[in-house]
Amino acid sequence: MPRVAASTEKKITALLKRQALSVTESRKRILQYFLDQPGALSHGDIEKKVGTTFDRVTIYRTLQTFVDRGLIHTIPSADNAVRYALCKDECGDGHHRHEHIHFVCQQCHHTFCLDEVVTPVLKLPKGYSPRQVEVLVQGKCKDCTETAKK
Amino acid sequence: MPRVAASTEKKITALLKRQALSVTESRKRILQYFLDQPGALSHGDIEKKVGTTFDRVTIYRTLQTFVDRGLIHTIPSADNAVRYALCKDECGDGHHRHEHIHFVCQQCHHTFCLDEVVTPVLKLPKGYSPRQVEVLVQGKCKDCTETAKK
DNA sequence: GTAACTGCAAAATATTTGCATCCTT
DNA sequence: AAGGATGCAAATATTTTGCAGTTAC
Repeated sequence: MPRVAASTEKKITALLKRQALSVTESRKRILQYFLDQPGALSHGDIEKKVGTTFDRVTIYRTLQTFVDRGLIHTIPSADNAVRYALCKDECGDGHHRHEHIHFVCQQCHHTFCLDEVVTPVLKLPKGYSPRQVEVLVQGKCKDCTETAKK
Repeated sequence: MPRVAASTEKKITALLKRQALSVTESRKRILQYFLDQPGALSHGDIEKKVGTTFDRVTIYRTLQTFVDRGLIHTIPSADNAVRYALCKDECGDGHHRHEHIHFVCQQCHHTFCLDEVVTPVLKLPKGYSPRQVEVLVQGKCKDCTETAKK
């Protein structure tokens, strides 16, 4: 059984074509990596995974392209690394809409998008016009909590 | 009239002494800068302001020291720059408690701590244990909204 | 065939470290 | 006087840019 199902392959190709991007090996692999795991990825994560196959510069450019076309988005982080996560379908070409929150595990350092948790509505002081609200929760994730119990 | 009131000078000295830090020119100037403005500052901001007087390395080390001692804290950002803001009194030596949210203006690119806005309580999916919640709002700040009206 | 994408080299930035000297306590 | 802080030089790390060769369409 192939590790990557044919349907996933098609999904990836479709995603790229939708954004009028040529379907290349590096783009497929990097997009695959995002789909294969639930969290967010930093440039470093990706480089570790595919760095022997593709050039570091290609990874930078691929990530930037994906952000520009609305396939992925950056996630604010408390430490100093920019992380990226897959966008939902509503996002496209430049503008993003993400109503979910992000969770960073302080133990395993993975970042998760919690789609179930809706961004709260905040009452801001007079004069401040909110356009986008990002919520970043730090703590212990599901896996690490369960592991600790055993 | 001196630009820096004697009382501020004393306040700065007190802050440093409280953390058992020697009172040096660079520390005073950098702390002064934080007190002089409402927002958050990046290393670059500070270097622009005092870079001719103090070495870039000194600024790095000073900021790190301030973070370690709980005088300032880092603010998560969507772009790629680490930014720092003054801590409240409850913070000390290593651990931080910040119940306020951060606001980044998409027009003037300043970051503000909105102390009046309390971090909302979130209901997370089963298994996730939150320890700290950071809220980052992007939009248009007070000043930029008012300027636009004129 | 052409435009877009990639790899390599190198430039530009950003951050960290070592060490001798100077300053604060 | 002693320990800590600073400045300078240099080592690392990170990100960007230019260009020639390659690939997708």
